[in-house]
Amino acid sequence: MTGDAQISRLKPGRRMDIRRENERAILDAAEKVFAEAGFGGATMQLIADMAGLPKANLHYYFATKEDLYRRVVSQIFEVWLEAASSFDNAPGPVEGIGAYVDAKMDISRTHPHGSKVWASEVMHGAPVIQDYLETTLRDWTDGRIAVIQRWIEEGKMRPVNPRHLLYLLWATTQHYADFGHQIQTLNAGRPLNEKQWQDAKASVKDLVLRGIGAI
Amino acid sequence: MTGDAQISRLKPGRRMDIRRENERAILDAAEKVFAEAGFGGATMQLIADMAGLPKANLHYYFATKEDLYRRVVSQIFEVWLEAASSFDNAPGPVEGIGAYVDAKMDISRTHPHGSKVWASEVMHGAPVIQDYLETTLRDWTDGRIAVIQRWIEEGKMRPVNPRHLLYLLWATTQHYADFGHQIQTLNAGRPLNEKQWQDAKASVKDLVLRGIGAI
DNA sequence: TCGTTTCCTGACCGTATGGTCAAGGAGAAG
DNA sequence: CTTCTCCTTGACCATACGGTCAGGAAACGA
Repeated sequence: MTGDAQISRLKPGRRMDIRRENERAILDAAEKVFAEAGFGGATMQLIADMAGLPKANLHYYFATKEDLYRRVVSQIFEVWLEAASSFDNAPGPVEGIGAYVDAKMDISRTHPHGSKVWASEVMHGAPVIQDYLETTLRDWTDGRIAVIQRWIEEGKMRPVNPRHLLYLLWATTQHYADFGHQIQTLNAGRPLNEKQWQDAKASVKDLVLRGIGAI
Repeated sequence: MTGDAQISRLKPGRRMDIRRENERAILDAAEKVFAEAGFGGATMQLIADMAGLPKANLHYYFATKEDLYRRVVSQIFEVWLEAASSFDNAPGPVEGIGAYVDAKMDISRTHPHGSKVWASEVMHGAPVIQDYLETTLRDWTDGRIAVIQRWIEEGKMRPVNPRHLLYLLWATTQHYADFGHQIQTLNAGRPLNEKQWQDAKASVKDLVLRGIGAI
Protein backbone atom coordinates (compact mmCIF):
# COMPACT_ATOMS: atom_id res chain seq x y z
CA MET A 1 0.00 0.00 0.00
CA THR A 2 1.47 3.34 -0.90
CA GLY A 3 -1.50 5.07 0.73
CA ASP A 4 -2.16 8.83 0.76
CA ALA A 5 -4.42 8.53 -2.25
CA GLN A 6 -5.82 12.03 -1.94
CA ILE A 7 -2.70 13.82 -0.89
CA SER A 8 -0.60 12.14 -3.51
CA ARG A 9 -3.19 13.28 -6.07
CA LEU A 10 -2.78 16.86 -4.98
CA LYS A 11 0.98 16.71 -4.90
CA PRO A 12 2.07 13.67 -6.86
CA GLY A 13 5.64 14.80 -7.00
CA ARG A 14 6.96 17.85 -8.70
CA ARG A 15 9.28 15.77 -10.83
CA MET A 16 6.43 13.82 -12.34
CA ASP A 17 4.61 17.03 -13.20
CA ILE A 18 7.63 18.49 -14.92
CA ARG A 19 8.15 15.36 -16.97
CA ARG A 20 4.52 15.10 -17.91
CA GLU A 21 4.19 18.74 -18.87
CA ASN A 22 7.34 18.80 -20.94
CA GLU A 23 6.53 15.59 -22.74
CA ARG A 24 3.08 16.96 -23.50
CA ALA A 25 4.47 20.25 -24.80
CA ILE A 26 6.98 18.44 -26.97
CA LEU A 27 4.44 15.98 -28.36
CA ASP A 28 1.98 18.75 -29.18
CA ALA A 29 4.63 20.79 -30.93
CA ALA A 30 5.94 17.73 -32.73
CA GLU A 31 2.51 16.76 -33.98
CA LYS A 32 2.03 20.18 -35.50
CA VAL A 33 5.48 20.41 -37.04
CA PHE A 34 5.43 16.86 -38.44
CA ALA A 35 2.01 17.56 -39.94
CA GLU A 36 3.06 20.81 -41.53
CA ALA A 37 6.49 19.81 -42.77
CA GLY A 38 6.51 16.03 -42.97
CA PHE A 39 9.03 13.84 -41.20
CA GLY A 40 11.90 14.84 -43.44
CA GLY A 41 11.03 18.52 -43.44
CA ALA A 42 10.55 18.76 -39.71
CA THR A 43 13.56 19.80 -37.65
CA MET A 44 14.18 19.19 -33.98
CA GLN A 45 15.08 22.86 -33.66
CA LEU A 46 11.67 23.92 -34.95
CA ILE A 47 9.88 21.55 -32.62
CA ALA A 48 12.00 22.78 -29.73
CA ASP A 49 11.22 26.41 -30.50
CA MET A 50 7.51 25.69 -30.73
CA ALA A 51 7.61 23.79 -27.44
CA GLY A 52 9.57 26.60 -25.83
CA LEU A 53 12.51 24.41 -24.87
CA PRO A 54 16.16 24.19 -25.92
CA LYS A 55 16.82 21.54 -28.50
CA ALA A 56 19.05 19.51 -26.22
CA ASN A 57 16.13 19.14 -23.86
CA LEU A 58 14.11 17.32 -26.50
CA HIS A 59 16.79 14.70 -26.68
CA TYR A 60 16.62 14.28 -22.94
CA TYR A 61 13.00 13.18 -23.19
CA PHE A 62 13.09 11.56 -26.62
CA ALA A 63 16.30 9.90 -27.67
CA THR A 64 15.91 10.42 -31.41
CA LYS A 65 13.71 12.19 -33.92
CA GLU A 66 12.28 8.83 -34.90
CA ASP A 67 11.34 7.99 -31.32
CA LEU A 68 9.46 11.25 -31.04
CA TYR A 69 7.74 10.65 -34.36
CA ARG A 70 6.76 7.15 -33.39
CA ARG A 71 5.09 8.46 -30.23
CA VAL A 72 3.14 11.05 -32.22
CA VAL A 73 1.84 8.47 -34.66
CA SER A 74 0.77 5.98 -31.98
CA GLN A 75 -1.07 8.77 -30.24
CA ILE A 76 -3.34 9.38 -33.23
CA PHE A 77 -3.96 5.74 -33.80
CA GLU A 78 -5.26 5.43 -30.25
CA VAL A 79 -7.63 8.34 -30.73
CA TRP A 80 -9.07 6.69 -33.81
CA LEU A 81 -9.42 3.33 -32.15
CA GLU A 82 -11.37 4.97 -29.37
CA ALA A 83 -13.74 6.55 -31.88
CA ALA A 84 -14.12 3.22 -33.59
CA SER A 85 -16.08 1.95 -30.63
CA SER A 86 -18.98 4.01 -31.97
CA PHE A 87 -19.39 1.16 -34.38
CA ASP A 88 -19.97 -1.45 -31.75
CA ASN A 89 -23.09 -2.11 -29.76
CA ALA A 90 -25.14 -0.45 -32.47
CA PRO A 91 -28.40 -2.15 -33.42
CA GLY A 92 -27.99 -1.31 -37.08
CA PRO A 93 -26.15 0.73 -39.71
CA VAL A 94 -28.10 3.91 -39.11
CA GLU A 95 -26.87 4.15 -35.55
CA GLY A 96 -23.50 2.45 -36.02
CA ILE A 97 -22.28 4.10 -39.18
CA GLY A 98 -23.98 7.35 -38.27
CA ALA A 99 -22.14 7.52 -34.97
CA TYR A 100 -18.88 6.47 -36.61
CA VAL A 101 -19.10 9.24 -39.18
CA ASP A 102 -19.89 11.76 -36.45
CA ALA A 103 -16.96 10.59 -34.36
CA LYS A 104 -14.48 10.60 -37.21
CA MET A 105 -15.60 13.99 -38.48
CA ASP A 106 -15.20 15.38 -34.98
CA ILE A 107 -11.68 14.01 -34.81
CA SER A 108 -10.86 15.55 -38.18
CA ARG A 109 -11.95 18.85 -36.72
CA THR A 110 -10.19 18.56 -33.37
CA HIS A 111 -7.09 16.59 -34.39
CA PRO A 112 -6.28 17.71 -37.92
CA HIS A 113 -2.54 17.52 -37.34
CA GLY A 114 -2.63 13.95 -36.15
CA SER A 115 -4.64 12.89 -39.15
CA LYS A 116 -2.10 14.46 -41.48
CA VAL A 117 0.81 12.77 -39.77
CA TRP A 118 -0.93 9.44 -40.16
CA ALA A 119 -1.70 10.09 -43.81
CA SER A 120 1.88 11.12 -44.46
CA GLU A 121 3.18 8.03 -42.72
CA VAL A 122 0.97 5.70 -44.76
CA MET A 123 1.77 7.50 -48.00
CA HIS A 124 5.47 6.97 -47.39
CA GLY A 125 4.92 3.24 -47.01
CA ALA A 126 4.26 3.15 -43.26
CA PRO A 127 7.92 2.64 -42.32
CA VAL A 128 7.26 2.90 -38.59
CA ILE A 129 3.70 1.64 -38.20
CA GLN A 130 3.62 -1.32 -40.54
CA ASP A 131 3.05 -3.62 -37.55
CA TYR A 132 -0.02 -1.61 -36.50
CA LEU A 133 -1.47 -2.02 -39.96
CA GLU A 134 -0.84 -5.75 -39.98
CA THR A 135 -2.21 -6.44 -36.52
CA THR A 136 -4.52 -3.96 -34.86
CA LEU A 137 -5.91 -2.31 -37.97
CA ARG A 138 -6.38 -5.58 -39.82
CA ASP A 139 -8.18 -7.15 -36.87
CA TRP A 140 -10.37 -4.12 -36.38
CA THR A 141 -11.25 -4.04 -40.08
CA ASP A 142 -12.12 -7.72 -40.18
CA GLY A 143 -14.34 -7.29 -37.14
CA ARG A 144 -16.24 -4.36 -38.65
CA ILE A 145 -16.64 -6.16 -41.95
CA ALA A 146 -18.27 -9.02 -40.06
CA VAL A 147 -20.66 -6.59 -38.41
CA ILE A 148 -21.61 -5.02 -41.73
CA GLN A 149 -22.02 -8.46 -43.27
CA ARG A 150 -24.42 -9.34 -40.48
CA TRP A 151 -26.44 -6.20 -41.04
CA ILE A 152 -26.73 -7.11 -44.68
CA GLU A 153 -27.89 -10.62 -43.87
CA GLU A 154 -30.43 -9.20 -41.46
CA GLY A 155 -31.78 -7.04 -44.26
CA LYS A 156 -30.85 -3.81 -42.53
CA MET A 157 -28.96 -2.52 -45.55
CA ARG A 158 -28.30 -3.33 -49.17
CA PRO A 159 -25.58 -5.79 -50.07
CA VAL A 160 -22.49 -3.67 -50.64
CA ASN A 161 -18.83 -4.62 -50.42
CA PRO A 162 -18.10 -3.81 -46.76
CA ARG A 163 -14.41 -3.23 -47.37
CA HIS A 164 -14.98 -0.53 -49.96
CA LEU A 165 -17.63 1.01 -47.75
CA LEU A 166 -15.08 1.30 -44.96
CA TYR A 167 -12.54 2.84 -47.33
CA LEU A 168 -15.09 5.40 -48.44
CA LEU A 169 -15.81 6.28 -44.82
CA TRP A 170 -12.14 6.62 -43.91
CA ALA A 171 -11.33 8.59 -47.02
CA THR A 172 -14.19 11.01 -46.73
CA THR A 173 -13.98 11.75 -43.02
CA GLN A 174 -10.22 12.15 -43.03
CA HIS A 175 -10.37 14.31 -46.14
CA TYR A 176 -11.77 17.12 -44.00
CA ALA A 177 -8.55 17.05 -41.97
CA ASP A 178 -5.92 16.08 -44.52
CA PHE A 179 -7.23 18.39 -47.24
CA GLY A 180 -8.46 21.02 -44.80
CA HIS A 181 -6.32 23.64 -46.46
CA GLN A 182 -7.87 22.96 -49.86
CA ILE A 183 -11.36 23.00 -48.38
CA GLN A 184 -10.60 26.27 -46.64
CA THR A 185 -9.30 27.80 -49.85
CA LEU A 186 -12.47 26.76 -51.67
CA ASN A 187 -14.45 28.28 -48.81
CA ALA A 188 -13.29 31.83 -49.56
CA GLY A 189 -10.18 31.24 -47.48
CA ARG A 190 -12.09 30.77 -44.24
CA PRO A 191 -12.21 27.62 -42.10
CA LEU A 192 -15.58 25.89 -42.04
CA ASN A 193 -17.80 27.42 -39.39
CA GLU A 194 -20.01 25.52 -36.99
CA LYS A 195 -22.95 25.42 -39.38
CA GLN A 196 -20.80 24.27 -42.26
CA TRP A 197 -19.35 21.45 -40.19
CA GLN A 198 -22.82 20.32 -39.25
CA ASP A 199 -23.75 20.46 -42.91
CA ALA A 200 -20.71 18.40 -43.83
CA LYS A 201 -21.48 15.74 -41.25
CA ALA A 202 -25.14 15.59 -42.27
CA SER A 203 -24.26 15.45 -45.96
CA VAL A 204 -21.79 12.61 -45.53
CA LYS A 205 -24.12 10.61 -43.31
CA ASP A 206 -27.03 11.19 -45.66
CA LEU A 207 -25.06 10.18 -48.74
CA VAL A 208 -23.65 7.07 -47.14
CA LEU A 209 -26.79 5.85 -45.40
CA ARG A 210 -28.81 6.35 -48.58
CA GLY A 211 -26.06 4.73 -50.57
CA ILE A 212 -26.25 1.57 -48.52
CA GLY A 213 -30.03 1.66 -48.48
CA ALA A 214 -30.28 2.01 -44.72
CA ILE A 215 -32.68 4.94 -44.93
CA MET B 1 3.07 25.31 -91.68
CA THR B 2 6.54 24.27 -90.63
CA GLY B 3 6.39 21.44 -93.15
CA ASP B 4 8.25 18.13 -93.07
CA ALA B 5 5.78 16.77 -90.56
CA GLN B 6 6.91 13.19 -90.94
CA ILE B 7 10.61 13.73 -91.31
CA SER B 8 10.81 16.22 -88.48
CA ARG B 9 9.03 13.64 -86.32
CA LEU B 10 11.65 11.07 -87.12
CA LYS B 11 14.64 13.27 -86.57
CA PRO B 12 13.67 16.55 -84.95
CA GLY B 13 17.17 17.24 -83.84
CA ARG B 14 19.27 15.08 -81.62
CA ARG B 15 19.65 17.83 -79.05
CA MET B 16 15.94 18.15 -78.60
CA ASP B 17 15.67 14.42 -78.06
CA ILE B 18 18.36 14.42 -75.43
CA ARG B 19 16.73 17.25 -73.58
CA ARG B 20 13.28 15.73 -73.75
CA GLU B 21 14.43 12.30 -72.67
CA ASN B 22 16.48 13.56 -69.77
CA GLU B 23 13.77 15.87 -68.53
CA ARG B 24 11.31 12.99 -68.74
CA ALA B 25 13.63 10.63 -66.85
CA ILE B 26 14.24 13.24 -64.17
CA LEU B 27 10.56 14.11 -63.78
CA ASP B 28 9.56 10.47 -63.52
CA ALA B 29 12.23 9.76 -60.94
CA ALA B 30 11.36 12.93 -59.04
CA GLU B 31 7.67 12.07 -58.94
CA LYS B 32 8.43 8.73 -57.38
CA VAL B 33 10.97 10.02 -54.88
CA PHE B 34 8.88 13.00 -53.82
CA ALA B 35 5.90 10.68 -53.33
CA GLU B 36 7.83 8.17 -51.28
CA ALA B 37 9.88 10.55 -49.16
CA GLY B 38 8.07 13.88 -49.21
CA PHE B 39 9.66 17.12 -50.32
CA GLY B 40 11.85 17.39 -47.26
CA GLY B 41 12.88 13.76 -47.27
CA ALA B 42 13.66 13.62 -50.97
CA THR B 43 17.26 14.25 -51.97
CA MET B 44 18.58 15.35 -55.32
CA GLN B 45 21.13 12.55 -55.11
CA LEU B 46 18.39 9.93 -54.82
CA ILE B 47 16.47 11.39 -57.74
CA ALA B 48 19.64 11.51 -59.78
CA ASP B 49 20.48 7.89 -59.03
CA MET B 50 16.97 6.80 -59.93
CA ALA B 51 17.12 8.76 -63.17
CA GLY B 52 20.55 7.34 -63.93
CA LEU B 53 22.27 10.71 -64.13
CA PRO B 54 24.88 12.51 -62.07
CA LYS B 55 23.45 14.96 -59.60
CA ALA B 56 25.05 17.96 -61.25
CA ASN B 57 23.13 17.12 -64.38
CA LEU B 58 19.80 17.58 -62.59
CA HIS B 59 20.77 21.13 -61.82
CA TYR B 60 21.51 21.72 -65.44
CA TYR B 61 17.90 20.98 -66.37
CA PHE B 62 16.21 22.18 -63.19
CA ALA B 63 17.83 25.03 -61.35
CA THR B 64 16.65 24.10 -57.87
CA LYS B 65 14.91 21.33 -56.00
CA GLU B 66 11.85 23.55 -55.72
CA ASP B 67 11.73 24.13 -59.47
CA LEU B 68 11.76 20.41 -60.06
CA TYR B 69 9.09 19.88 -57.44
CA ARG B 70 6.90 22.58 -58.94
CA ARG B 71 7.04 20.89 -62.33
CA VAL B 72 6.05 17.56 -60.82
CA VAL B 73 3.05 19.04 -59.06
CA SER B 74 1.78 20.92 -62.11
CA GLN B 75 2.03 17.74 -64.12
CA ILE B 76 -0.44 15.91 -61.89
CA PHE B 77 -2.83 18.77 -61.81
CA GLU B 78 -3.02 18.69 -65.58
CA VAL B 79 -3.77 14.99 -65.61
CA TRP B 80 -6.64 15.53 -63.22
CA LEU B 81 -8.04 18.44 -65.16
CA GLU B 82 -8.10 16.31 -68.25
CA ALA B 83 -10.05 13.60 -66.44
CA ALA B 84 -12.43 16.22 -65.18
CA SER B 85 -13.81 16.64 -68.66
CA SER B 86 -15.64 13.35 -68.07
CA PHE B 87 -18.01 15.47 -66.09
CA ASP B 88 -18.99 17.69 -68.96
CA ASN B 89 -21.32 16.96 -71.83
CA ALA B 90 -23.04 14.33 -69.72
CA PRO B 91 -26.83 14.21 -69.87
CA GLY B 92 -27.16 13.38 -66.19
CA PRO B 93 -25.41 12.27 -63.00
CA VAL B 94 -25.38 8.59 -63.88
CA GLU B 95 -23.21 9.22 -66.92
CA GLY B 96 -21.34 12.29 -65.64
CA ILE B 97 -20.46 11.18 -62.14
CA GLY B 98 -20.09 7.59 -63.26
CA ALA B 99 -17.50 8.55 -65.85
CA TYR B 100 -15.77 10.89 -63.42
CA VAL B 101 -15.38 8.15 -60.82
CA ASP B 102 -14.07 5.78 -63.46
CA ALA B 103 -11.58 8.34 -64.70
CA LYS B 104 -10.32 9.29 -61.26
CA MET B 105 -10.04 5.69 -60.14
CA ASP B 106 -8.03 4.91 -63.25
CA ILE B 107 -5.69 7.78 -62.48
CA SER B 108 -5.26 6.55 -58.92
CA ARG B 109 -4.19 3.26 -60.38
CA THR B 110 -1.89 4.59 -63.09
CA HIS B 111 -0.53 7.71 -61.36
CA PRO B 112 -0.35 6.83 -57.66
CA HIS B 113 2.84 8.80 -57.14
CA GLY B 114 1.44 12.00 -58.56
CA SER B 115 -1.62 11.76 -56.37
CA LYS B 116 0.56 11.39 -53.30
CA VAL B 117 2.69 14.37 -54.19
CA TRP B 118 -0.43 16.47 -54.59
CA ALA B 119 -1.82 15.25 -51.27
CA SER B 120 1.44 15.97 -49.54
CA GLU B 121 1.59 19.43 -51.04
CA VAL B 122 -1.93 20.30 -49.91
CA MET B 123 -1.37 18.85 -46.45
CA HIS B 124 1.63 21.09 -45.99
CA GLY B 125 -0.44 24.15 -46.79
CA ALA B 126 0.04 24.20 -50.56
CA PRO B 127 3.13 26.42 -50.44
CA VAL B 128 3.79 26.17 -54.16
CA ILE B 129 0.35 25.65 -55.67
CA GLN B 130 -1.79 28.04 -53.69
CA ASP B 131 -2.48 30.01 -56.85
CA TYR B 132 -3.79 26.90 -58.63
CA LEU B 133 -6.21 26.30 -55.78
CA GLU B 134 -7.44 29.87 -55.85
CA THR B 135 -7.90 30.10 -59.61
CA THR B 136 -8.17 26.95 -61.69
CA LEU B 137 -9.46 24.61 -59.00
CA ARG B 138 -11.92 27.14 -57.62
CA ASP B 139 -13.31 27.88 -61.07
CA TRP B 140 -13.56 24.22 -61.95
CA THR B 141 -15.33 23.47 -58.68
CA ASP B 142 -17.82 26.28 -59.11
CA GLY B 143 -18.59 25.07 -62.62
CA ARG B 144 -19.22 21.50 -61.52
CA ILE B 145 -21.36 22.66 -58.62
CA ALA B 146 -23.52 24.53 -61.11
CA VAL B 147 -23.90 21.39 -63.21
CA ILE B 148 -24.91 19.32 -60.19
CA GLN B 149 -27.31 22.04 -59.11
CA ARG B 150 -28.93 21.90 -62.53
CA TRP B 151 -29.30 18.13 -62.36
CA ILE B 152 -31.01 18.53 -59.02
CA GLU B 153 -33.40 21.13 -60.39
CA GLU B 154 -34.16 18.85 -63.32
CA GLY B 155 -35.07 16.12 -60.87
CA LYS B 156 -32.28 13.84 -62.02
CA MET B 157 -30.97 13.39 -58.49
CA ARG B 158 -31.87 14.14 -54.90
CA PRO B 159 -31.01 17.53 -53.46
CA VAL B 160 -27.62 17.07 -51.86
CA ASN B 161 -24.94 19.62 -51.07
CA PRO B 162 -22.89 19.53 -54.29
CA ARG B 163 -19.73 20.70 -52.58
CA HIS B 164 -19.68 17.89 -50.07
CA LEU B 165 -20.52 15.45 -52.83
CA LEU B 166 -17.45 16.59 -54.73
CA TYR B 167 -15.30 16.27 -51.62
CA LEU B 168 -16.53 12.73 -51.12
CA LEU B 169 -15.67 11.91 -54.72
CA TRP B 170 -12.19 13.39 -54.49
CA ALA B 171 -11.50 11.81 -51.13
CA THR B 172 -12.66 8.35 -52.07
CA THR B 173 -11.07 8.08 -55.48
CA GLN B 174 -7.73 9.50 -54.36
CA HIS B 175 -7.76 7.29 -51.27
CA TYR B 176 -6.98 4.32 -53.50
CA ALA B 177 -3.74 6.04 -54.52
CA ASP B 178 -2.75 7.94 -51.39
CA PHE B 179 -3.54 5.09 -49.00
CA GLY B 180 -2.64 2.39 -51.47
CA HIS B 181 -0.10 0.95 -49.09
CA GLN B 182 -2.69 0.58 -46.35
CA ILE B 183 -5.15 -1.00 -48.76
CA GLN B 184 -2.48 -3.38 -49.96
CA THR B 185 -1.61 -4.36 -46.40
CA LEU B 186 -5.27 -5.07 -45.67
CA ASN B 187 -5.37 -7.12 -48.87
CA ALA B 188 -2.96 -9.76 -47.55
CA GLY B 189 -0.03 -7.62 -48.66
CA ARG B 190 -0.90 -7.86 -52.34
CA PRO B 191 -1.86 -5.01 -54.65
CA LEU B 192 -5.46 -5.06 -55.83
CA ASN B 193 -5.81 -7.25 -58.89
CA GLU B 194 -7.85 -6.42 -61.96
CA LYS B 195 -11.04 -7.91 -60.56
CA GLN B 196 -10.63 -6.09 -57.25
CA TRP B 197 -10.14 -2.79 -59.03
CA GLN B 198 -13.29 -3.35 -61.02
CA ASP B 199 -15.07 -4.19 -57.78
CA ALA B 200 -13.77 -1.02 -56.17
CA LYS B 201 -14.92 1.15 -59.06
CA ALA B 202 -18.32 -0.51 -59.16
CA SER B 203 -18.73 -0.23 -55.39
CA VAL B 204 -17.89 3.45 -55.31
CA LYS B 205 -20.12 4.27 -58.24
CA ASP B 206 -22.96 2.23 -56.81
CA LEU B 207 -22.69 3.80 -53.36
CA VAL B 208 -22.51 7.33 -54.73
CA LEU B 209 -25.20 7.05 -57.38
CA ARG B 210 -27.57 5.41 -54.91
CA GLY B 211 -26.61 7.99 -52.31
CA ILE B 212 -27.66 10.83 -54.57
CA GLY B 213 -30.77 8.98 -55.71
CA ALA B 214 -29.73 8.83 -59.34
CA ILE B 215 -30.39 5.10 -59.62
C1' DT C 1 22.25 20.11 5.95
C1' DC C 2 24.03 16.81 2.80
C1' DG C 3 24.02 13.39 -0.76
C1' DT C 4 21.54 11.60 -4.68
C1' DT C 5 18.78 11.65 -8.48
C1' DT C 6 16.65 14.05 -12.08
C1' DC C 7 16.47 17.86 -15.08
C1' DC C 8 18.55 21.57 -17.96
C1' DT C 9 21.40 23.64 -21.61
C1' DG C 10 25.28 25.99 -24.32
C1' DA C 11 28.74 24.45 -26.98
C1' DC C 12 30.30 21.24 -29.94
C1' DC C 13 30.84 17.43 -33.79
C1' DG C 14 30.37 14.55 -37.93
C1' DT C 15 27.66 14.11 -41.73
C1' DA C 16 24.66 14.84 -45.55
C1' DT C 17 22.54 18.07 -48.43
C1' DG C 18 21.49 21.67 -52.03
C1' DG C 19 23.91 24.05 -54.97
C1' DT C 20 28.27 25.79 -57.77
C1' DC C 21 31.89 25.69 -61.04
C1' DA C 22 35.33 24.97 -64.36
C1' DA C 23 36.97 22.00 -67.63
C1' DG C 24 36.00 18.82 -71.06
C1' DG C 25 32.94 16.12 -74.55
C1' DA C 26 29.50 15.72 -78.18
C1' DG C 27 26.27 17.74 -81.97
C1' DA C 28 25.32 21.10 -85.21
C1' DA C 29 26.69 24.62 -88.82
C1' DG C 30 29.87 26.53 -92.25
C1' DC D 1 38.57 20.82 -90.06
C1' DT D 2 36.86 24.85 -87.33
C1' DT D 3 33.86 27.09 -84.54
C1' DC D 4 30.04 27.55 -81.70
C1' DT D 5 26.58 25.94 -78.74
C1' DC D 6 24.79 22.74 -75.75
C1' DC D 7 25.50 18.96 -72.69
C1' DT D 8 28.11 16.36 -68.94
C1' DT D 9 30.35 15.70 -64.62
C1' DG D 10 33.82 15.20 -60.69
C1' DA D 11 35.25 18.02 -57.26
C1' DC D 12 34.16 21.35 -54.21
C1' DC D 13 31.68 24.57 -50.71
C1' DA D 14 28.76 26.55 -47.16
C1' DT D 15 25.13 25.37 -44.43
C1' DA D 16 22.03 23.03 -41.55
C1' DC D 17 20.84 19.11 -39.29
C1' DG D 18 20.59 15.19 -35.78
C1' DG D 19 22.80 13.98 -32.02
C1' DT D 20 26.39 14.26 -27.93
C1' DC D 21 28.36 15.76 -23.73
C1' DA D 22 30.00 17.90 -19.66
C1' DG D 23 28.90 20.60 -16.13
C1' DG D 24 25.61 22.98 -13.47
C1' DA D 25 20.80 23.75 -11.34
C1' DA D 26 16.87 22.17 -9.10
C1' DA D 27 14.11 18.79 -6.70
C1' DC D 28 13.99 15.08 -3.46
C1' DG D 29 14.96 11.96 0.58
C1' DA D 30 17.11 11.35 5.04
